[in-house]
Amino acid sequence: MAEKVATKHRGSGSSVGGGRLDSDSTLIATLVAEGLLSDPQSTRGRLLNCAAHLFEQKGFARTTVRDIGAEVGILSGSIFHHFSSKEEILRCVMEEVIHFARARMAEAVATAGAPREQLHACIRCELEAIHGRAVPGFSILVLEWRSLSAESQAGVLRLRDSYEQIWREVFSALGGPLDDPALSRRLIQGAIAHTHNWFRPEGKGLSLDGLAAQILRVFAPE
Amino acid sequence: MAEKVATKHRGSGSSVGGGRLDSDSTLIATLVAEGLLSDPQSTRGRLLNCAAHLFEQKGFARTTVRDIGAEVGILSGSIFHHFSSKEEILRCVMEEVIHFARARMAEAVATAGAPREQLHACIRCELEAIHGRAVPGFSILVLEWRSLSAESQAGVLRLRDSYEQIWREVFSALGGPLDDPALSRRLIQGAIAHTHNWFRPEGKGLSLDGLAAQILRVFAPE
Amino acid sequence: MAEKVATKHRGSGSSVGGGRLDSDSTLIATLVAEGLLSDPQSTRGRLLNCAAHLFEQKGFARTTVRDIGAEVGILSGSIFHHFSSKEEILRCVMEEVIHFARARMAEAVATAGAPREQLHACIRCELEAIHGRAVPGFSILVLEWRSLSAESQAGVLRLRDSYEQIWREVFSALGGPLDDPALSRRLIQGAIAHTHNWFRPEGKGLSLDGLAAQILRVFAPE
Amino acid sequence: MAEKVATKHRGSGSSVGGGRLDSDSTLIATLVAEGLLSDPQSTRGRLLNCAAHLFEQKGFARTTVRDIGAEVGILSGSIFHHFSSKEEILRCVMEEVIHFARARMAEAVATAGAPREQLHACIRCELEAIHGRAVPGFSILVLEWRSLSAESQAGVLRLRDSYEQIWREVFSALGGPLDDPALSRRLIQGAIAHTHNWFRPEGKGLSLDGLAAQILRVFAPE
DNA sequence: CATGAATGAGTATTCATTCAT
DNA sequence: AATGAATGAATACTCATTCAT
Repeated sequence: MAEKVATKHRGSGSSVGGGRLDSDSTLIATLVAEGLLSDPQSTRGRLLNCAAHLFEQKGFARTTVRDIGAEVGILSGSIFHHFSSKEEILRCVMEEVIHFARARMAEAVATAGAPREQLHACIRCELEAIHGRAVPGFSILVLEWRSLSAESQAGVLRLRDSYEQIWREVFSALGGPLDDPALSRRLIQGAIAHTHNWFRPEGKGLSLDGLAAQILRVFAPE
Repeated sequence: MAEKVATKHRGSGSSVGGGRLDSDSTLIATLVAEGLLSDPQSTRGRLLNCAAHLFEQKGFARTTVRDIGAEVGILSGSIFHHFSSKEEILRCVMEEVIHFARARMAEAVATAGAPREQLHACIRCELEAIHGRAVPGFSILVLEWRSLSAESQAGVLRLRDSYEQIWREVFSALGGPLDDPALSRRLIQGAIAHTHNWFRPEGKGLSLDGLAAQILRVFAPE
Repeated sequence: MAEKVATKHRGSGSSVGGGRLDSDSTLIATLVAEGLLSDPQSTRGRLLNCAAHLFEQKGFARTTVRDIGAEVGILSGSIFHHFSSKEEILRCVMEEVIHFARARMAEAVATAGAPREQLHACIRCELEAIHGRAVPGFSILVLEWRSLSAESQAGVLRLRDSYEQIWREVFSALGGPLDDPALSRRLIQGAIAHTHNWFRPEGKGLSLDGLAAQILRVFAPE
Repeated sequence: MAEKVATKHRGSGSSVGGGRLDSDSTLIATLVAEGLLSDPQSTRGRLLNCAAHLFEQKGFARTTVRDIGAEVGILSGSIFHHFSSKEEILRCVMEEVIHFARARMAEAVATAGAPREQLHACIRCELEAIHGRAVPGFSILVLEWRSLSAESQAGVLRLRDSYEQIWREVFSALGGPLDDPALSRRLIQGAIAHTHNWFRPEGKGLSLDGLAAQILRVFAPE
């Protein structure tokens, strides 16, 4: 059965996501200009965009290159004009996700005041990222880590550390219930990442901001 | 290259794990008697045992039924005399893991004193489970949740709730920094689950007990 | 389009060939018993048989595993029950071809008298092999050498040397127009191999025996 | 991973070869003028040049048009402005190789004296051709014959016969151990072609001229 | 004449599952 | 209950060829 093309998405979004906040548009433009993000209009950008979406929804192993091609509107063979393997797609998605999330959080921390406000900003940023608001594909970093080859893991890890560094500095300045900033970060990272499994921001109950406030209470009691 | 059998494990352990604490032996015997755990000596038990091990190491998608058969010492075709599909193996592993983890934690809570001590016991129990000490395969519950079909998820979820109920009751009795016991549980669950990714109990640094104490300080400040 | 099976050959021949001389039957049986040849009735034997035929006709690169499966009457996927890769098939074909050709030539040399008669026997043996009379697949050794991976080449080369050794010994005993038996062998090897491209034994002109006599005149003038 | 251009060869050689003897330069110029060879400076000439090189090294099937383009310094798509298919490249390579080899051998025979000297010249010519000294790509004529379509084979065969004709005439004049000049040619052709598989002219042992002398001794005993 | 992105038919290989013995 | 050979559908990836720019 021959492969058929039926364009679904002719995306006009970022390469790392769909419906995003207006305030992020300029940030994306800057990162594209710096070469850290692919132009979301380009085939490559749309490919990463759609792949991120599918990996998040169905997981890397259960997403086929045909799925990705179909979502973008090209045949699966054409994908290999842009990436040499399926795994390279995953690696690039992760890299762009980190670049964007890092830039976004750095900005938020810079405009915050006291350390506790900075922590609040970080929590809000990461929650927004995890829940697809601002940095679609962010959860892939956690969920699909093991789908990456050892070499790719090493490269992405280095990049990811520049993101983690921001968190650790905030915890260092703040103090908090624990002495070790790195340990604090790891615990809060797990707590926030896990919200992906149970928290639904659309719901009538707790809002994303409300959740951020609660997490802040645990990791930075007044 | 025909499939060959070369017995590796002729397990004498629980169906959910290998080297375990002596104090758990009687618990396992009880659960086997109640029909909640498979006899670890039986083929079925050994199958679940090995599958749990492999799913934890390589992930569900990357583990083949041939791998499982080879580990147990039977051919892949024979597995389907015991389970109707690979997914059923995963479901059964998860069910037995929950039964065992629940019984183990219930026991620990029962022998603990004040609520804060009960929380401490829960934290220690789950950390031991996650790090393969006591309940091998426990991390599969988190890591491979999405590999389960929707129907299986529903069934396992019901079971898992009996486990979660214990946690929620402890948090209810304790109070803690947050008003909502369910929210507290979810945050601590994420924090503990994530230790799987970074904490190495063999290391010279923080011990598993030390880690439990630190987590207790965050979620139950004195 | 799903792959369909349509049995063509349910072979009753050797794993290395179809219509063969009666005098070879017992030789084949011996080699099968020694484990040097696959049972031509078994799936593995028929697989090698058909593969040899196709590789000879269309070349290794242009023969697909589907072609081979179709010829044997199984689906392409089933082939990998018997061989781990297409290249392994080629390697095994070559190995069995060498075992058979060597045994055949050793027998012929043993029953020949003077060195010149021995050379005559060798020439006739190799011509029969090349022209598909006795050792189907023999030409693959020359034609598809480069399709073998470096490691496989090394292994097959060692085997092939036991075949070449017979030739060299015959030339050593004979003398001939050149001093170097190895050089003589190489020149005659090329001359004989090349007959594959132009000589048609069915033709009315020169017979295979006639050709052998002529080659003998060149490399062993009276 | 889009296709990138990185000029490797901006050839200044013949379309059929790189480092060649000075005495061949004028011959090439003549053939280019006659339209029998492509201008080695032109894109077409460089294409044939590089293709010959790659086909010889890796084989026709394992050489991709991208490989060829990359070697020349253009993208694979551009190749089809010069040739209508990959196979046409092979056919043209073969044709130019024959034209050149024929002219070269004709010259050598013309300057030789007695028939035995003429045969010596032929042998040396063909050995030089086979071993990439003088007519790069010559071995393709033998090795990749089956990669040519039936129609192309017919055309090239006609051309090749004008080359073979020279050999046959020499054998006719000489006599030799066999009565049939065509048979003599076929045997010597195989012997020479096969040297491609084992003879290394760089080696310390037998030189190319030494090898020619030995072959002469076999096919034209004094 | 060259580019570069895309096509589409094909490739070897994988693997859960079936079933006669 | 186990074997072992087979299925069949799916998988990632390849590559000659086309064509609008």
